[in-house]
Amino acid sequence: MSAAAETDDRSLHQRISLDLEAQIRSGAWPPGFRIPFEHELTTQYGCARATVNKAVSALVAAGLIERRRRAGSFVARPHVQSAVLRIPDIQAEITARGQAYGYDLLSRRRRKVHAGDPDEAALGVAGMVLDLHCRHRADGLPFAVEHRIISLAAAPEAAEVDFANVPPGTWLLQHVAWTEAEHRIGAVNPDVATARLLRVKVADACLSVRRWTWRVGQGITYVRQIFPGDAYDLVARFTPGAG
Amino acid sequence: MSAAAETDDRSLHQRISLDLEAQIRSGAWPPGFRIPFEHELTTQYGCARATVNKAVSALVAAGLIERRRRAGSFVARPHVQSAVLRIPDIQAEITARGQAYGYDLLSRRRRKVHAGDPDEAALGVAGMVLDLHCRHRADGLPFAVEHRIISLAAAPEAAEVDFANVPPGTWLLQHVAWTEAEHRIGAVNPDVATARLLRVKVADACLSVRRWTWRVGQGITYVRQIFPGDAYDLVARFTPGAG
DNA sequence: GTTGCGAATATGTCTAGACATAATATAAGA
DNA sequence: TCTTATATTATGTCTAGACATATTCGCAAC
Repeated sequence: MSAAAETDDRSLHQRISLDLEAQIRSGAWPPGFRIPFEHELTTQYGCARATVNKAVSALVAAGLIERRRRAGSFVARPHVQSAVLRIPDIQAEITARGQAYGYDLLSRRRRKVHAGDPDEAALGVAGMVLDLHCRHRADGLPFAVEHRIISLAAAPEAAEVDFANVPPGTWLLQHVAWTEAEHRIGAVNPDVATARLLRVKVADACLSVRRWTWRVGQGITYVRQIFPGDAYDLVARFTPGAG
Repeated sequence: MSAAAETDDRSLHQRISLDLEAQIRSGAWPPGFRIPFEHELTTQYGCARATVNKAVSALVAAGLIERRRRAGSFVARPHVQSAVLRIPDIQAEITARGQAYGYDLLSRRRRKVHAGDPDEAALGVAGMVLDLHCRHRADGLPFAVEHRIISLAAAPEAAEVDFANVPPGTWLLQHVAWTEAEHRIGAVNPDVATARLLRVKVADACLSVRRWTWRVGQGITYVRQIFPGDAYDLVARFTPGAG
């Protein structure tokens, strides 16, 4: 049954896992189908049940299989689409494209958080913040305009950094660990100042990426980045998974 | 050391896993820190190595720990941000908001795939497709304009459906299983016809979501959806993970 | 100082059991 | 017939080993 070759550099539980996954992905085992019992796979592959169990557990973690005691293991029906969306550091992203990265700090000041701004309030920070405004360039051309606040309670070392040469996102990634983040992605028209900085017209669509970052519930930073619409696409690759 | 209570409804490997994760998430064990050897955890928890191994493996799968033979297991440094992005069916999304869902089919015809269009070519389909153009409404107001092609080789039943009342995305989700998909998200200015359908101006930024869907390498459908920029935000919740 | 080899060691994988637990099917009783 | 106990069964978890394998350390030779 298992078409895999005997001599494979993969471990046995990986091969079993791949065999089962192939049956599911090919559609041979449709959603709701009861896959062979573990003791059947045990005799089929001539191994211990722990090995089969590990193979099936990997597919359970991937959301492809659901297990019910006494009843057996079943192919899960994919109900929620979920994707892994990569949003890397802008400096790394531009460099990875083979372009020259450039950076301009436009302003830097300390201030209190604007409690009236719902975006800032969502971070849940009350005290002093570092307010940064900067621009990223790729091969000299404007790539993104960034507006950021950093909580000085969460990252006091940031007060000592002038951010004249190192972008705050890159610095934060290297100096402050985070545990949760949220993105909101939308389309906006730039205001006049932003349009001038990006060298686009106010009528040109831009991509807006807002990100809130926390460490165990404590707000670290809120950032809003505006990209020219024709310069940036977010890419997300999907497979059916669990909800 | 382990502050967890003795009587817990969790299994031992889960408790070990949670204990280790707490150390990492709290920052007590920073990135690069070598966590205790498996045989040390074995004596600490008074269990077999397989149990400890299972606990650590779960954190490796979650991207929190990296293991190196002979050297030990180390807290991983979160280098790539990865997020789970939910993009549900538009009809379900609108209904979930408590709004009335409306749908207009604007055109439906059979044609050959436009090989010159790189977006259509990326689907990897050569033969006949169903070409659909439609609009989604929320409480009567335009919510999105959708342009879609469906491969008739991959979904021949679609030829029998008139899509006058059921949106193609909803129908496809219920009738055709998929194994891979890719999204590209960007900001665009709508063309004149799209602007009229969305009741926005050509100068108003819109969110563009393009999605390609395959089943085991065979192209099923390509869809492009345009949302008014002020009506829609994609939301993604993050935790640090693997690259 | 540098390179190469062998020993030490932590993880990777696996076995052949064991008992626990949840869900189901079956049989007995009201 | 309906309800309730009981036996069955598949998965969940765990043990006490075993051997494989990759990596690192230390020592020796160059």
